[in-house]
Amino acid sequence: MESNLSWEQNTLINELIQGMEVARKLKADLKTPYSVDTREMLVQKILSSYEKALLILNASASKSQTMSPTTVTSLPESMTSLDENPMRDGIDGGVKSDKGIKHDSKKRKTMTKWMDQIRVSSESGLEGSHEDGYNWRKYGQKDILGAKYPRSYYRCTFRNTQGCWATKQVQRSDEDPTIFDITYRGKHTCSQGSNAALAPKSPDEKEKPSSYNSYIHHAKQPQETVTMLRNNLTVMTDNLGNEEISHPFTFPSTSFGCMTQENDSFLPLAVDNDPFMNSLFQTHLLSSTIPQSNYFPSPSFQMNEFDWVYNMPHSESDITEIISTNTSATNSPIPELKF
DNA sequence: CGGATTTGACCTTA
DNA sequence: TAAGGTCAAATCCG
Repeated sequence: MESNLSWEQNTLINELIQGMEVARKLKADLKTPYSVDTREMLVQKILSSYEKALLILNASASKSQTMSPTTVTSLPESMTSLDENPMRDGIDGGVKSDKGIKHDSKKRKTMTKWMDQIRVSSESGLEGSHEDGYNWRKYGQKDILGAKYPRSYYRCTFRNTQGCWATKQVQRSDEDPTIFDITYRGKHTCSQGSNAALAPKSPDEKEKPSSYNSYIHHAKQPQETVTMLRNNLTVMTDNLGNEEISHPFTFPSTSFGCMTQENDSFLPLAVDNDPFMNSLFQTHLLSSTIPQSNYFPSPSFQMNEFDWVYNMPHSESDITEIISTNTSATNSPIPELKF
């Protein structure tokens, strides 16, 4: 997000707005013969939002540091195309005749063009071993300085067969071992990229979270949709260098979201005609190139988050998206993204 | 036996 | 030079 506001600030605002929005919904619902369940769910959402807002405040306060300015914001389009593809030539051949072969450092650099960060919590018990819809093959593991748990490196299984260069890194959170930070890099160009959801197995349970909620695609029943509400999706554009921002957000229940993209701040906020929201919005989100999207989508929001992620309509070049998801027990709002 | 994982070494980057 | 990222031989597993 290239706005003046930090990610936390935007998130905070978003949470508050979300809470309001849900409260309004609830209010409306009270007049109708909705089920108690629905109301409870709404109430939970509200609580969840405010809870998160508080957490954000705490986190921000304690860390009182702002994100560093963008470092990678604009890679030329040409680089983008490079990124999509191999950063190293010759690997596919499997023959790296000798270690002497130099990797093209520039290519590698550009490879980090965009990345998603997904946070998953498996605490809520609603997971078996879900997958994120893609087949990954582990290719490395590394102890990270200062981190309790090692970081695992995965690449798309179809890298060689289909030239899919998507990779991801999985690292268990220090503070909360039930949470995994997953950083995705590159976009799937393999066939599974389009039907990620069909994905089969979950190979390695050791480092992988027991579930990737991001993968709640295709909810078939309305109830399932409700289940989906537990998933939160936050996408925000951030500076590439800022992966570090991840730590403070380890919400037990979550939904916070904002998404920005490059120059376009893109905050799915319900600003509506609600005066308060408007003021809030204007106060804090001035830079709004922000469309008034229908945040809080209909209950039928069923987008596969991965599809969403990987099929971002924009060129994925110079952007970094950070998606935070969380499977948590508390119902939390829907990803406020809808295209 | 073939594909996936493990793991130490190597490479890149800051 | 240290830390992070990747390679690839060895090993595991179905």
